[in-house]
Amino acid sequence: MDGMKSTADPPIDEQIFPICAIFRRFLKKKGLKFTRERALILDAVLNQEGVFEADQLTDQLRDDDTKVSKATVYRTLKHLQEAKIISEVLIDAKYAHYELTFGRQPQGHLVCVESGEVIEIPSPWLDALSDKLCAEHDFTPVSYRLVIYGLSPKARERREAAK
Amino acid sequence: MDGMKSTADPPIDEQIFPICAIFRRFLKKKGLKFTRERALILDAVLNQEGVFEADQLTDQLRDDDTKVSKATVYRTLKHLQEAKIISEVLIDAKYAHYELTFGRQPQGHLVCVESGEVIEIPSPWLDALSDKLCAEHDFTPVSYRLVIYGLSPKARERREAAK
DNA sequence: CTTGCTGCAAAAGTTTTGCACACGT
DNA sequence: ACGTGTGCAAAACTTTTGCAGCAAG
Repeated sequence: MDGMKSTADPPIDEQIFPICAIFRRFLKKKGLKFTRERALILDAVLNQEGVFEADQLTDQLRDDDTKVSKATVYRTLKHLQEAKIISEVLIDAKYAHYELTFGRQPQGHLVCVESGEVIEIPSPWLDALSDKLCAEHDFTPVSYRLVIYGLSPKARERREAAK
Repeated sequence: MDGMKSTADPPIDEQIFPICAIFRRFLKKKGLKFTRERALILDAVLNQEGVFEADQLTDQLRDDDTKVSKATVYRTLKHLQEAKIISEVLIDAKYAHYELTFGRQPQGHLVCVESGEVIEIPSPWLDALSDKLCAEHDFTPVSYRLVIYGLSPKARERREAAK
């Protein structure tokens, strides 16, 4: 959580967070710079559990020693997407939602329609399904998103209790 | 396209578009009114092919005799969703996208990452998949959305030609 | 040093809302 | 007549952008 305060300390960071090294390499290749703010944002992203949104990150980075502006968060999220470290998750049409995807397979999400609770569902089937459906239409598969909406056990109890 | 100009002519409309009757019934049950504007919007929605967005409808309803305000389009789309006639499709985080879903199973979508072309993929498997994954987490299935991103044959050719 | 980065505030984009007036039931 | 709908313009909301000063390589 605090292993990335300084930009002048790469070795340890890169051991603990190889993703950090990946990002630095990506930035260098593009002629971009690895700044304090980008390190802070990446750190926050790595500490997110599951799906997150831009506002959440900005909120978490509002302390005096970690303050980062909204604009920079958005700008950095774009780079992280390009670097294939995070991806947009289409769960809600209101805000953009993201998740850490570096080195992971695309996943499905089970979303509770009442509480908004999100469960990740890694499913080996889905790859096969995606490939099959792409093949049927002569598409080259790139990625996929599966979102299943349902009622979580808790929400179901709550709903029944209310009756 | 012009079978619904007047609100005073329900019988024919209801024969041609039973969905129109469904909507009227829904509105009546809620104490809401079936207005010229709502008829025009529903008509436009029924003539949409595949996925559409609010702006598209507003644009198509800009002639003098069919003019409907943006605000009303949004307000009506909400009612159509509640009436289970249309649903939001999560294809892009920028705008809300909708599709006609009345009397249909939820579908998957195959989206070309280059051209934005959308192909609908009705798949009997998906129901089973949804049920299975919900059961694993003790969720009650409500609905699902599957979006597969790929490269369409045309886009692939174009991309290869550019090399 | 050169070039890119940040923060701020303003802009841009879609969607929502308040209000006065019009319309469906 | 009553209560709801409509249009307009303004508001709300997330996301983007222009610009002046700052920092990384």
